[in-house]
Amino acid sequence: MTVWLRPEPERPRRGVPLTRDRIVATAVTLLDEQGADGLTMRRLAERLAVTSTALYWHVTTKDDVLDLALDHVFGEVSLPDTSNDWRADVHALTARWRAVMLRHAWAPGLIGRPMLGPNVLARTEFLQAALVRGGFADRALAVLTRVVANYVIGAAVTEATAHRADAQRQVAADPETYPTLIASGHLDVGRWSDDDLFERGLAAILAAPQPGPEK
Amino acid sequence: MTVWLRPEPERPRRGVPLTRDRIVATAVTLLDEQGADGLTMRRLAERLAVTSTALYWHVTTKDDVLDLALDHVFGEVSLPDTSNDWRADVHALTARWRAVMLRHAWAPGLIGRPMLGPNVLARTEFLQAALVRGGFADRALAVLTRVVANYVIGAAVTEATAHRADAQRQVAADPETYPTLIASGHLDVGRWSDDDLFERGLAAILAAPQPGPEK
DNA sequence: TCACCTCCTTACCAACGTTAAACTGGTTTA
DNA sequence: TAAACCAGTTTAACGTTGGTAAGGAGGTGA
Repeated sequence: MTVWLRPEPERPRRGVPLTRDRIVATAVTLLDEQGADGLTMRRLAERLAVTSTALYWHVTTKDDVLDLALDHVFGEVSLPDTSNDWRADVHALTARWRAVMLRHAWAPGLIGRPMLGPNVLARTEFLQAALVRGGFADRALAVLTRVVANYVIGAAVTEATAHRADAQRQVAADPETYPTLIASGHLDVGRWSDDDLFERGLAAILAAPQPGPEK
Repeated sequence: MTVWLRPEPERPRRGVPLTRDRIVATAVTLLDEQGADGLTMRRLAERLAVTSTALYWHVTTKDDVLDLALDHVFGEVSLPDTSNDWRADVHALTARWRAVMLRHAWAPGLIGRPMLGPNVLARTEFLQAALVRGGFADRALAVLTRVVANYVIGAAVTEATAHRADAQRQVAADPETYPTLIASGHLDVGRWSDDDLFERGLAAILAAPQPGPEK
């Protein structure tokens, strides 16, 4: 059973209450400061002025903490007001989503673990609702939901790893194997703006299919 | 400096040679069998009939092993013969890419770490070359390369985590919060085929923009 | 024969996630 | 008012992990 289905224990009685919320919030700041490897149960406990074993009353495993932390930051993705322009809504949501993942650089690395937290689900709900407003239904809806979600996730992962000087050096060391990559400047740092590429890519995705209400 | 730029030590002289290749290959089978948590330096060494510390002669860190293993499986993605139909080429490549990631279920979870191995780069080169054949250049090329790559990566991650009974239970437990997700069956297991959704999504992506040679 | 280099082992360490059991103090019951 | 109880925390410890340091073992070149 996932964390999400297990009830949190009741409030405590004395001192500063150690709650699942405080644990998760502290975990997030620790992750922000030190990255994924920097989060250990002991360090987390230390920050909370508590023994590491105390954490296990509120959480059954370190993986729980990671799952909760990941979903927690997705809560930072504020849901846009829904407008008449479904494309604008999708754009606003995905742009914020991506921004959050880039702000918490450890998050893309944690994707790949089951993302079923309520915050993630709520954002997926919003996305799909916007597409429904755009006239998509049934299989076309399923397809586009996946395309958009995959694009955002992929973008976060890609951008977090792509711009490493190593990659460029490696490609440059062997120009005959990678003629296109070199010519296109695909790995160059300043050549294209990540923001710009993301925007245009999303626009292309949303422009393409238009089964629309006329379907 | 990444693994990729560090030279591998020379061949050994007696017994079955312990090489970086053997280490990586064994690591992959171990990962296939036991998942990401199942790979430890000791278990890996045991399989190779060697002390765990011996591994550190050929590899400087466990992360090295993971990076090498990840790139190794991407080597399984055979590069299609290039045809006259650039779309078919992109399709063939991405389909194989996705298939490999699904075959090695641990791989999507490892994405998020720097993917700069030669195998990954070679496949990216192929992808972008196909797009160039399709008439894309400059920024349009950069955009579409990202869109396609992000889509594949996102698909692998999504599909590896999406179909969990937990998610469905959670959504079903709270139908008023997720009306669209429920109506669309987005989390239902058998509702849509992953293969089918992937194909259609890719087709939509490749159909949409056509700056083509006429640009 | 001797020094040298490559590759592997023995011995060890600090840190980690996690468990078991004991304790602490407020709340409920008799 | 005392006894029983229980939520929440600590102390202690375990087994495992990634990694280092030092020391062979054996082949190669002088």
